[in-house]
Amino acid sequence: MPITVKDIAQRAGVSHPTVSRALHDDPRVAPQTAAHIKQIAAQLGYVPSAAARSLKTNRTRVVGIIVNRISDPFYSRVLDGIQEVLSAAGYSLFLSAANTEFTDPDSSAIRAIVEHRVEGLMICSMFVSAAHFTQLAGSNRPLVIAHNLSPEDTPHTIYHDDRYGSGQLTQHLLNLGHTRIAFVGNTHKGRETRDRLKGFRETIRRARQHVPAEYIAYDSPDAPLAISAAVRRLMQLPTPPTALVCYNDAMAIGAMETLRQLGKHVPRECSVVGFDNISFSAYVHPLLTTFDQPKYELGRVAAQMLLRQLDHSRARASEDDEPNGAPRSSITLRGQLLVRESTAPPLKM
Amino acid sequence: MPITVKDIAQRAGVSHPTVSRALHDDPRVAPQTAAHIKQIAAQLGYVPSAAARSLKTNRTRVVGIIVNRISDPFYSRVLDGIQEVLSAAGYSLFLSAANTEFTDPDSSAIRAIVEHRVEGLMICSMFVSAAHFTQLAGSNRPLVIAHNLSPEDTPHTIYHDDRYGSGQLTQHLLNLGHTRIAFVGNTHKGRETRDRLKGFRETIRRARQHVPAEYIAYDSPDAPLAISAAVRRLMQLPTPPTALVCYNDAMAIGAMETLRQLGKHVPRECSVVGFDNISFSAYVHPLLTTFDQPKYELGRVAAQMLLRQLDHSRARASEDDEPNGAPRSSITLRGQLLVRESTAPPLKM
DNA sequence: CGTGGAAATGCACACGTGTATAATAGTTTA
DNA sequence: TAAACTATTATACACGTGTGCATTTCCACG
Repeated sequence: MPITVKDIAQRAGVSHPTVSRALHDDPRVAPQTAAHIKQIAAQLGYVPSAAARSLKTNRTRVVGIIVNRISDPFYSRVLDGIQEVLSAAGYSLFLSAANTEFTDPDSSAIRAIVEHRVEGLMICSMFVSAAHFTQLAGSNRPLVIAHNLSPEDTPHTIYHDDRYGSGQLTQHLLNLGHTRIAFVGNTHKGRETRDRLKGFRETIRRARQHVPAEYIAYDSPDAPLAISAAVRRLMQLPTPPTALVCYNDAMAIGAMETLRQLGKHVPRECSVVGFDNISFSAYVHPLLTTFDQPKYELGRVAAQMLLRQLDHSRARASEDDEPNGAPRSSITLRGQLLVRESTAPPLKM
Repeated sequence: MPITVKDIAQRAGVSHPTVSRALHDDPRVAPQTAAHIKQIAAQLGYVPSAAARSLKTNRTRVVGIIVNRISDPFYSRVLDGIQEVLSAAGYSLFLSAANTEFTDPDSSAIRAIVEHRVEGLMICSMFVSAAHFTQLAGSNRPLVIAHNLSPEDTPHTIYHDDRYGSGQLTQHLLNLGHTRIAFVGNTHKGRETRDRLKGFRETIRRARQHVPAEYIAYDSPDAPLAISAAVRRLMQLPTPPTALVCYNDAMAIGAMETLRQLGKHVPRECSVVGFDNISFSAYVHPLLTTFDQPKYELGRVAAQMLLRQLDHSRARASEDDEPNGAPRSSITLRGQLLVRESTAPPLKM
């Protein structure tokens, strides 16, 4: 059993409230008494019980994190940023990964989070359903969603500007002289897929070019390494594209592998661009041209947004009038184009 | 303020202990009363307070995880395995990443973990110093260390068999006909570096070959992408090696990049092998021959080891005689050789 | 010398839950 | 019919911490 304030009180010959006050540097305890108590506490290796404290003070200083899969190459980097900001602000992280459990309507992972009375919630997952939102919303805690592609309009969300990024990538290909550019989207429809396609379409249109319907293909993002059926189909068209705009890096890498199997050289015979700049996009061969998402920065901004909400909700609790809740914020971050080796001018025919 | 048992009791016209018992399916409450109480609880959206419960029961069902960096390509996969097993067993994860904080002798990250009275601890970091061990050992909780390269002999540790793996890789190169094989270690000395070097040396010796001293080089693993000075030096030797055994995949990737800059073709002019099989070793060009560490499995086994300790320590607490603590276990996992594209027979001279 | 006040500390209670014990009602048995 | 039991629920207290309030001690001032 760990040491408690009572143990210290007994050893110091005082009452436990005095110990509690001394350890909180309350000016009402005599300096020498405080020193004595602190010395005994250190000597006994006293560490206060977070449970007892939070029960009394109604503060846990814990933030719940819901993540899909810890090793996800995108989110794990976002988590780095979140962790950095939150622990600097004195918050601890209560992590619930929920690979399969999320199919469960009453997820035990989420239940555990609510039981622990986290002060805020951070959702880093693309697949949080409406049912989970209601389960979480009941607790009415500050909530920030990082990079979620839910179609619902949720109050506090960090996006990155997919439309802009997709536009930049497409423009890059146009600048190289490509006129037959195809889009390989993912089959999970959502805000992201939609916006990336939109950015692609807009940019092509602005260049007074046309996108044939068969140049818009979809593929499952779950098996990025497998042969991409969509790319196969695209390359078998009478006039195959000379460049591919892929939904993300994982799919772009799958596309490059498929092209290699088809005997097509990248970028000479076909340019490929990805999206996200996941860490190993800098290791593939050829190095992938992509759009860098500021993942770490995204995590940091999301965490800061949560901190602001936490401050706000505490201020509101003390003032006890309710000035319309925290402002509905929604931040969109912009990354930048990274031109590497997987893009080149099209072959002259 | 969340709903409490008292709120439910009031609504149901009973006392709070009855509510508590009803929700725990205590047979002593009348079935209809229990049903009524449960209905009200569900209706009010009652979620018990983990703090209050653990204060009373002295159980938190939380495991503390100390990790270096969440996005680490090796550990994040280990974490997947840990998470899987622990949450299936009903434990939640309290995460403390500690990138920079670990230099702090009294790390606030560790302090938070101890305050929260986690039932067990899982250390997934290579850089946990002796000072931290004492800070943690004071709490005297079950502790499992996954893949730590501390030189100290710690009780519950999961290793992978580095000596074996390194031997397999070296033997593979010998089988291809290489006779000039160099080792590129990392400058952070520790069990891992030592064992991998040992496996390398043993295998060469068993083949009745000799390793010249200048074929053992060291490099910092912190900048794996930068030009590897060690590889540069090795290739400038009068008789440069025809194969490199690198400490891990990250360094192997750096080595390949360096060789490319030197105009040496991999694997024709120089074979390269890594260690770990981090996920993007399957994306680099050429695909890296490496030794697969069962990372996910390692996480699972580590978590299972912790669960066994937890059971054991609870049993001991109830029996109140102390049969010498949990058995000092230490498991070593064996991975397997993955032959891919970065190795080939040496050029005939 | 008595009184007012500041300084220092102890006492009592609260947070939300769980459990041992007491109390009540209802039922059976001698 | 009274006693002994069972079934059901209420009362009391504990976990470890923090805080309002009462209490004690001591010094200064009139």
